[in-house]
Amino acid sequence: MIVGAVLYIDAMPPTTMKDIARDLGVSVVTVSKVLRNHEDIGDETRKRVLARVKELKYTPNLAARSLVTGRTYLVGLVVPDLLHPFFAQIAKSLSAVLRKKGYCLTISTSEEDPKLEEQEIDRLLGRRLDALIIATASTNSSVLGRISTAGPPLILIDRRFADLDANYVGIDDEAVGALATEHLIEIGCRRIAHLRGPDISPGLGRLKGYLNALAKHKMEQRPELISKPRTADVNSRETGVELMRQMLALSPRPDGVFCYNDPMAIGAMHAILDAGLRIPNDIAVIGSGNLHYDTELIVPLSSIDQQTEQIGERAGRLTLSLLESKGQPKNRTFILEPQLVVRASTERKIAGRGSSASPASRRR
Amino acid sequence: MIVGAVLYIDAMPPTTMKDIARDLGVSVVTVSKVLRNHEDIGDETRKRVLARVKELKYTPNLAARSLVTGRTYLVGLVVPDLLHPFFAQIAKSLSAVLRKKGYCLTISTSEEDPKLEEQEIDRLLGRRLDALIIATASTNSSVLGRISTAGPPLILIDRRFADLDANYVGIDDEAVGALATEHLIEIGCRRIAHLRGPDISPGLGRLKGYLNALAKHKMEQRPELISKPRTADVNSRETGVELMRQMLALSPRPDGVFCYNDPMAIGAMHAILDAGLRIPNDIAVIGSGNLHYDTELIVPLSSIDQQTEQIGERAGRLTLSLLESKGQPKNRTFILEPQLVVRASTERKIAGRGSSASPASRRR
DNA sequence: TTGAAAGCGTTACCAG
DNA sequence: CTGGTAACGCTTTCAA
Repeated sequence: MIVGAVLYIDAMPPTTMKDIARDLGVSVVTVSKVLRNHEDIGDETRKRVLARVKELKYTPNLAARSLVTGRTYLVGLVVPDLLHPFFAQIAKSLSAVLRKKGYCLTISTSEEDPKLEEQEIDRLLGRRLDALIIATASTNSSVLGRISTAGPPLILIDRRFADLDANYVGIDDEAVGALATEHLIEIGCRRIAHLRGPDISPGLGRLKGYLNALAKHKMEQRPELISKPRTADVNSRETGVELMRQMLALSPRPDGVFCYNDPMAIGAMHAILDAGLRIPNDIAVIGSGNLHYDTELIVPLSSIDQQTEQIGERAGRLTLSLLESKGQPKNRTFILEPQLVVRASTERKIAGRGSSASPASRRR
Repeated sequence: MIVGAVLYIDAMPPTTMKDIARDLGVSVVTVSKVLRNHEDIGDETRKRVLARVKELKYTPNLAARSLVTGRTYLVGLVVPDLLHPFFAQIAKSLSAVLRKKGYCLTISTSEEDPKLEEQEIDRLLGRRLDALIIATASTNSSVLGRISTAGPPLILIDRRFADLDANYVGIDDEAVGALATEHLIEIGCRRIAHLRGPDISPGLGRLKGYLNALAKHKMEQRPELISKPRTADVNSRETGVELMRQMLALSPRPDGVFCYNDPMAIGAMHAILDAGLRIPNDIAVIGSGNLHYDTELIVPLSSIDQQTEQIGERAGRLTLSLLESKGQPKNRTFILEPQLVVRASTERKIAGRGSSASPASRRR
């Protein structure tokens, strides 16, 4: 008997508006209006409908609704790598903002592969998303350009293209490079190396910031202290080890290094320590990203905070405003300011670890 | 003129099967069948349809399809925290498996809050997902029990309930506790502490494994060496610091500690180092999770690998088989075997860091 | 304030 | 092999 009952429940088709309408002797239209808070419904009717809705735990079939409204209440997010705390944090805060307004977030990863990214985008567009948010792995704007003219609202994060006018939320990458480099200059570094990122906007911006800072302080810029650009932002740690080894072979060697991101900086630190040198006394190291485990490393790592949480939030709010607004609004850009976080890897005055934490280094 | 063209494109309603059918002088049904690889379609017709589909970059409207098939090709994933590498990794590998079969993954976080989790589940169910995968934050099976009888296929990961018969993929938590504890015993620890996790299946299982290992080696189990259970799996690092401090106040103090997860172990290491003790010579530390940055810590951390990637993959394949199968298949359970990864925090024979890496410690 | 009718784009079911 | 017809569950429009 119990089995019978369970099977029955299971086979039962979900409640529809028709059921509710029939039960209450009103029309489907009336039910529909109540559910969308239409004005012109009698108080009495409204109450009865809502009561029945609650009783049956009714929720409207979104597929049916989408079909007629053309909106899916689904937002897509494409990131290069969900395992990277930077993108995981963005996904998290984005999802929190969107869900408050009833949107779901569907997340795809491109694995830093432009081909895979294009496939994913096409898959998502096939679902008729209401908006697409993307930290692109592409090296040119062609795919995204196509979407931005013929697709749903497009919001770029973290990476963008000079030749593509689109919604964008990201950090001021030149400021990242400048902040990091000036900090190294201030603690007394005279030969500052830069382990470059790939040839995408954050990599280029940070490089530019680095060069600007050197220029501003009238320091010579030496080509041999700048690593070759990478093809994509993968295996940063291993790349950091390798590139740093090359730098250590120089003579004279650098006394400070600014790395494109924290994983690279971690790799660089390994190379330095393995060479028997001290951080920061022989070589000071600074990264970018301010990952949550920077405090826990062999040498706690100075870094540039990228306001990750805020990027997600901003992008979320921008998306909502795009979805709420009628017509085609102008594209908007939000550039957030980075912040220097000093830890042991650039604290030259104070020796030892842990107890030397300055107020700034307490930030996560 | 250009503006006009752009607006035109933008206002253009997306292609439908009707358009293609009209263009080719065939019926909508024929087009539909071609797109779903139906047998009974002439070769010639099929070619023409496919050609036109490609020309127009047509993709079927999934909302319409869902409406009639009752399937959404959407799978939901609810995890306590996307920032935790364990869950991020699962999301990543899960998404990779599902997308190959055309499913999208929508991800929500519960922030370890059962109330929020229930809300999220209801939101997702409202979307008529094809399946729901969840690492639950609930402390009892009531909410999930409701779904498993009346909702879409339910797949539990990482955490489960003794009184709920459901699909489950996870690690053998007793083995985790036993492996870690026996390793500590083998390197000579005689007073082994355990920093407990919360009262959910992984926490309880690991505790049991710890107790079993002590019993097996005829070692006395001392209540004061086992921390109180936590309410939820949050702020593990801070908790680790605090609990370890309490353990250090004991006399005699422990000479080894098995921590519920790696963040807790990191906290514990801080407490130990701050007390002026050495790891592993005074106190050996082992965690669980084998996070990707365990190798980079102040003291590289021994840990138990939880086969995270495989959990995601298995859960993905299980989900697919549930979706593909007709009728209501029996619930299945997959228990994966954990693996010990030895690093400096338990390497007593060898002093120094880095170069002492054993083969095992090279794993990420 | 309410509701009847007409779709939305697709697939299922048969009949030809 | 092909296609007409009837859904699927909802919203929109417009008339009552």
